[in-house]
Amino acid sequence: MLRIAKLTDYATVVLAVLAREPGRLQTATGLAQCTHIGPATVSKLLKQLQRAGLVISTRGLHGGYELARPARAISAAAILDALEGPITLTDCAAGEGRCSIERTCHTGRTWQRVNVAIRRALDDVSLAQLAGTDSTQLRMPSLDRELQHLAARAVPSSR
Amino acid sequence: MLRIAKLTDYATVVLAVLAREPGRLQTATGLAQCTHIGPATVSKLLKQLQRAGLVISTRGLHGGYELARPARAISAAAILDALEGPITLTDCAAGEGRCSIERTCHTGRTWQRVNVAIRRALDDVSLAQLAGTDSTQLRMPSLDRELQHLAARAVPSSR
DNA sequence: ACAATCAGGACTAAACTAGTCCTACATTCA
DNA sequence: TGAATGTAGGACTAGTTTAGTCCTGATTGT
Repeated sequence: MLRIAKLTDYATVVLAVLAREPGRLQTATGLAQCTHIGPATVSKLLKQLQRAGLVISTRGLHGGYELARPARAISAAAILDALEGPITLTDCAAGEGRCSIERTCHTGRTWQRVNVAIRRALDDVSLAQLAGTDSTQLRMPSLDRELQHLAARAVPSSR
Repeated sequence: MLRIAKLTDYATVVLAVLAREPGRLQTATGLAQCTHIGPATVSKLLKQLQRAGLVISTRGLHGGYELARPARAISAAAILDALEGPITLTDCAAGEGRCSIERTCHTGRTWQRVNVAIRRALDDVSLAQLAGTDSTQLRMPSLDRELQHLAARAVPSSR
């Protein structure tokens, strides 16, 4: 289905909360309460985000988390990378030579191109946009037309 | 990691083989041999592709599979749809109202936009391009620059 | 009739995901 | 100094998904 992991989605929600009050330290439990995500899960996510350098942690009493940089400087791609590792559409693209049919497969190059195209789309979206704190619109003017088009179609109900 | 399922990848490989000899019927076992993918797996894939209308099957002796339309008229998005269902980056985007934190989450709209951007990238790639039978290049001139850029960086070795 | 071929689904093992829990470390403050 | 409040790191588990196999039935040419 080409979807991001639920946890990654959660992470953007947590980061979005942090984005709304830049500079303010917020505890893992506090963020859990305000996002309605399990506290242990939020804590786990924040630890990963800290290791990836997206948030800064402060230990001890009155400690907590805050964004490491302005929300505009954090891309969706960075969040994906932090939680899911580098984006690689196919095994071959990961480049580990693990693909069992490498010899007879000639599609690798093209998938890599698609891969890059997707990464660009994700690079173009900032946390500020995801959080709705950025008044500037996405630089994808054609998408609105397309969204209307999609809305016009009936959305398949299953899955 | 935002990757497509292995089976979907296999499907493109199988379809690429069909694309190289348009009009010729090829059996599931034959395709399995030439792609080095397990015969049962190839068979399963072809059945799914048939149901999705991407290939046409002929039963009986001397039966087999062939592409339902020219390779240029089959997009990567269509293959993804056939095997993984509609592309929805997040649960919310699936629109089933199953998202447990719906109330406090304001990121949905933006993810949907990203979703559309990705779909466009996948719509822009045809099976002919994946198969390498199409001499015209992808209409993404900026990507080549980007690929060079990526190649220049050291690729992280582990996940 | 028979052999080759697709259609459809049940089934299984392995891998992955989401989520929890425990212990250790850091900081503040009385 | 020691108690309270935090984060750091990792082990662990239940549930789900994925990849892959297998079986039984239908279709067609010889």
